Amino acid sequence: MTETTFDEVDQRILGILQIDSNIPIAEIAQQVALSPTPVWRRIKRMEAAGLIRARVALVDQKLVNVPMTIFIGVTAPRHAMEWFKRFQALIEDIPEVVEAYRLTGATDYIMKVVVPDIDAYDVVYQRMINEVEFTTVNSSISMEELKFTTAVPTKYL
Amino acid sequence: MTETTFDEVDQRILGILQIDSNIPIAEIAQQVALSPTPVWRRIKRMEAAGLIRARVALVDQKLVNVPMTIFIGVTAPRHAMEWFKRFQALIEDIPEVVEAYRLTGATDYIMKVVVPDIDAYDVVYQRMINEVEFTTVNSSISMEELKFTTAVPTKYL
DNA sequence: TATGAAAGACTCCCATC
DNA sequence: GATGGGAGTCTTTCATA
Repeated sequence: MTETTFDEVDQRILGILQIDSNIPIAEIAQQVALSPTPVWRRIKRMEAAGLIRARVALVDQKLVNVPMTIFIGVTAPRHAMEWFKRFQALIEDIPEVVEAYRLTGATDYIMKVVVPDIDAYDVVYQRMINEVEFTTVNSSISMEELKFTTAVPTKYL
Repeated sequence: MTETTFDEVDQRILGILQIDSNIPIAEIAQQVALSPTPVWRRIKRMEAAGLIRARVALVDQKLVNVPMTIFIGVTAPRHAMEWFKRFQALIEDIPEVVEAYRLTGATDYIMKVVVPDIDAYDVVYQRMINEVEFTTVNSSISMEELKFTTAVPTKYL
């Protein structure tokens, strides 16, 4: 069995790619004080290992007309697999739901929804409560985005 | 004044790039039934307009050793600019805080934090309450990520 | 790991229809 | 908008040290 390990250089490369994935390898090589070839090999290794999942374009929410972010906390009427499956299918099918998590505590699930305005939100909301049963639904509108990054800390790697 | 408009083709191109930003222009061209040149021009136009903010690498949270996601809801002791500035600086300075929003409702702010484990979370937590005052702090651990995408709906564009 | 080199892909920008 | 062409960059691989 071959153990796969990653070092501080890999951490730094990941950190760079999480900010800009289009940066030329030669430039990354400069920043980590290596030549391009080994940097290229390290990136390939991290892709193969699955550390790097994808390279995506991030859009400006306001400019693509989905300036409104809403968090919805819900509780489930019963903790049964059948309900969960329907809930899961629902959120998967609604593109406005960009994130969803099952939580500890009083709120069973939290969802993050992006829409153009309140009217569009109500359409999503109506659809949700029509297709799946909830005991409580609690919506909080985001008035301001203070921080948003897809870059997670790599220092723990 | 020149009005900048975007059509359904732009929507589709954005949708594609939000899933994979490394896909060759020639392939996008096929998918939207255009030749590469106009597709290239459309992408440049959307970049210039700021619709496309960045191209980033997404990493696997578990594989980079930050498998734990925690949501922290807080209320502020006073609604003063001085407090807000310190709070803002705090979250900006903590890489484990990947998202933060000011909300309507009972919870003033919600933060999303990613860490390796509970111990690492406590380090972040202690630092936060040491550096900034909060009236209430409410942490919910994510037991399961049901959905996570950086792709927002483009149909409203 | 570094260096050098070479092939190929892709981007980018022409000019023309 | 389509086609075609060409320069240039970047990726990818290999050979050598």
